[in-house]
Amino acid sequence: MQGTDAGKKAAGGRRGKRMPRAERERQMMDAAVATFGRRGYRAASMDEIAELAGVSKPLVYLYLNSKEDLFSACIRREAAALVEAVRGGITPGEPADQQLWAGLLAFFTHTAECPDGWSVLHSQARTHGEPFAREVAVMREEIVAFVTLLIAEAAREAHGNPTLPEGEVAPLAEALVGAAEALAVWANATPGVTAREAATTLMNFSWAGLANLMQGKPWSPPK
Amino acid sequence: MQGTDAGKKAAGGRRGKRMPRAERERQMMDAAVATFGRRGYRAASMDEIAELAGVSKPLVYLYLNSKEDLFSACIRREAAALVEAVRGGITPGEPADQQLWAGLLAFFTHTAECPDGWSVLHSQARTHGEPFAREVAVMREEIVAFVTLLIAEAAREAHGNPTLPEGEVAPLAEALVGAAEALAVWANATPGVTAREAATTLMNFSWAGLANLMQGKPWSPPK
Amino acid sequence: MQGTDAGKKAAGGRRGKRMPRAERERQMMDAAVATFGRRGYRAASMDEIAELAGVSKPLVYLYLNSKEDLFSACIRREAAALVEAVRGGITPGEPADQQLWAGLLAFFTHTAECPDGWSVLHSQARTHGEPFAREVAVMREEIVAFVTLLIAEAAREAHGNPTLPEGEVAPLAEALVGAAEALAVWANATPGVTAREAATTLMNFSWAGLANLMQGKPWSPPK
Amino acid sequence: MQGTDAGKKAAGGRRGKRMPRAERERQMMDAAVATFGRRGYRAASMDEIAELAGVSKPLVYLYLNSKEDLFSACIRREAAALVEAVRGGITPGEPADQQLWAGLLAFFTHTAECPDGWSVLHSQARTHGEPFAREVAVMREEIVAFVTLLIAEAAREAHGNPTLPEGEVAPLAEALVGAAEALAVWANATPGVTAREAATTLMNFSWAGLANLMQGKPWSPPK
DNA sequence: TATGAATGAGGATTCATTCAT
DNA sequence: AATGAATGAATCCTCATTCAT
Repeated sequence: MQGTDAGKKAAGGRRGKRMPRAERERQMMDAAVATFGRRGYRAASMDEIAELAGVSKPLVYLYLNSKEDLFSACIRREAAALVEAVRGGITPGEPADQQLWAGLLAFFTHTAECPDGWSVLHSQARTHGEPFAREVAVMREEIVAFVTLLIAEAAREAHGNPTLPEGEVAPLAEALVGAAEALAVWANATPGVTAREAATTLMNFSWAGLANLMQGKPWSPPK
Repeated sequence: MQGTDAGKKAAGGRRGKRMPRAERERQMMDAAVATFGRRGYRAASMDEIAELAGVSKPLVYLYLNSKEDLFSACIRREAAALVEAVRGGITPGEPADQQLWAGLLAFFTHTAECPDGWSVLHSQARTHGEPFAREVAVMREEIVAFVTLLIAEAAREAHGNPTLPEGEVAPLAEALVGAAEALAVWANATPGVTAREAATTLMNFSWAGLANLMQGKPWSPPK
Repeated sequence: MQGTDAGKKAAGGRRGKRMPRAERERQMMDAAVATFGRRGYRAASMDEIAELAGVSKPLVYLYLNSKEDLFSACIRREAAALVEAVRGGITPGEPADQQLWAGLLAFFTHTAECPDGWSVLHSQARTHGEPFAREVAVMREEIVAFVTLLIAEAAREAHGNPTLPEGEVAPLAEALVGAAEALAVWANATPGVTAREAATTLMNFSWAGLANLMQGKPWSPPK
Repeated sequence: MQGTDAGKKAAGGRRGKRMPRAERERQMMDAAVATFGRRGYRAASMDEIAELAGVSKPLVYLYLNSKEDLFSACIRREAAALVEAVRGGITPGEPADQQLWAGLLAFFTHTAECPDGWSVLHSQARTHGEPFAREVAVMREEIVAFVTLLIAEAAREAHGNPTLPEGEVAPLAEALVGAAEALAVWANATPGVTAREAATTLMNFSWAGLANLMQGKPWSPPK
């Protein structure tokens, strides 16, 4: 993700050119994310990845060790990039709805910029069993926990209600995150939908609720 | 020889027992849904499916033709079953929120009862490219369209608002359906969560909105 | 061959209709000859043959025993039919060149009428190893021997030369028969070539020779 | 073909020995020609070919791509070798009968040296349907066209006959080529028959004709 | 650092053939 | 006399992975 999705040919160098390990590794991971994201874990072949990266297969194995390790590495890199993007969009201390808005905007912006990375995390990693599913689950739980906090905080801001029972709030956070994920997929598949629109829709939906919307009081983005 | 326990796994019959084609075909589809749902399309092997069905591989090919056809058949069967379940839960003339509630309850009930079928539809079919993704997409669009109608209808019921612009409602329906899908996965993965609880959470979230919840006015299921 | 090559569907009866063994067996052989002739021994499947014959596979096995036996039976039937056709065209006792002409005409007529049977004998049986190649070889040797006799007889007729050395005549007969076989294939593949034309060409070539042809003395068919 | 047909074990190297791609590819093609020639396209298994070549199956696929491609490659290589051998035997400016004699001698010599290659071209490729039959057909038509020219040229040499009608000469060329093919098969199957004898027989048969032979004027090879 | 050469293992698919009725 | 149900045994092909240089 770091950098855009690799295009048809390795960005950095012609095949055979020597270069520092870190850079080569990044090229390979770029190729791997693109391939895994488009084809899926099983359908992606190490041959295709190596070719897209512009290196020979043995080099991929030398650096990344195995297909499984390579996929795990992709998941971790993309998860970190996503969390980083969202975290970077938020200003701690602001009102909860501002933070949620900012986080969603950053989220939709990032998933639109890195569709292959998002596919790896959301579609591929979660459907390929145990070593991998757990890796995304960890990241996802982090995010759900953060959203849970935001909702609780919002309730406190609204009328000092000290704590909504955690058992009621967590499922709401699940629903919100799930809706965000679905909208990210939908936005990537629907030409012309911007990150801002997706975020607005979701804020409307989750913050104001349908009922409020119907009463002519839609939530609207700040500024 | 009826006493021998030949079968390793087969649910419906011991290996080798003759039976009419329709029944055998159902057994095979059951095995296929279970296998595809757990392992994914690529990782599932026809060997495993045949063994689980309690038949030899050639019979699977004789009846279902190819792995691709078999997967498609699974998708279609499970999609039809899901739509049927939801449709059966709804009473057409009722108020929109009643219909949504009933539909969600039926949805979460069905996905809880058929986790493998749900996995096939939600996780596997959508991540394995063109022949398959389109098949679920069709069903999903139907559902999104139906939810879109419900939301518009609700708005009309609420205060005669003639029509919310379609371009605003459709994304909300996307979000709602996406949230439902995520909650179905979450409910299946979280022991102790009932379909009723999941449906209530989602009604709360979508119908009343978080804001209302914070003001102490949670939506609550009928009866 | 007896009867024309079977068309798309079994000529004699609808599937399932009971009928005497001999007739069923003929239907099956017709289907087998058509299938073997078009697809080749290995590529022809018992399934296809049974379907074309309008019967179930077990019945084919009941009557014809195995694929190998079925193919052998086809070879024998078609070989007999071909020899019969040629023999029937010849009037023993006539001058050798008349006999050769009549035999060739019968041969080209038959191969044009039964292209599948001819394919079985010429193309398929000879390329599929020992049980089969020998069966055609026997028939072919018969024919070569007959042609050898004709040539020797012609020489005697021409100038009383009692016997050309057998070692010189046999290869000539081989060449003549080989040329006839090639012309049969060529005639079947070239629209508009009649059996009569093929036979004339070959008589010209073998009887008169190219040299004579060049001297303006082509051999011409009787009457 | 290059070199003699491989015997029981790979001619060039022991299994496992590393070697440049071109050489390995040649070994594989040798093995493939031998196997296809003896067993036929369908009956030959990639396993057998790989084993005979002394390599693993994946390597065959890596280099030659598929069974179909491998067979096509064999056909092309053997066709080129055969044409090359015949062309190499002929001296362009010579009288037509000299050229035919030289060409036939080269042809029978080559088919005797490479029986498997000849089998691939004559027996196997022509009986296995469209991708393959066409490839030999092209080569065969070239040869027939050349022979057609030779016959026409001979007529001109003989008595200035401007041109025999093409429609009469082409079938004669077909017959001549067909006879040559059959004699090649016969010579390979009959111990003790030399290429020279086969060529002499065919020259006798085609050039002088049976009639001349009977009048005690057999054609005889030069020198 | 980097690669051309090579393979063990497994998966989809087909086919001749038999059994029970 | 005839068939629907069923399978053991290949066969083509792919892929992750390693070796020798």
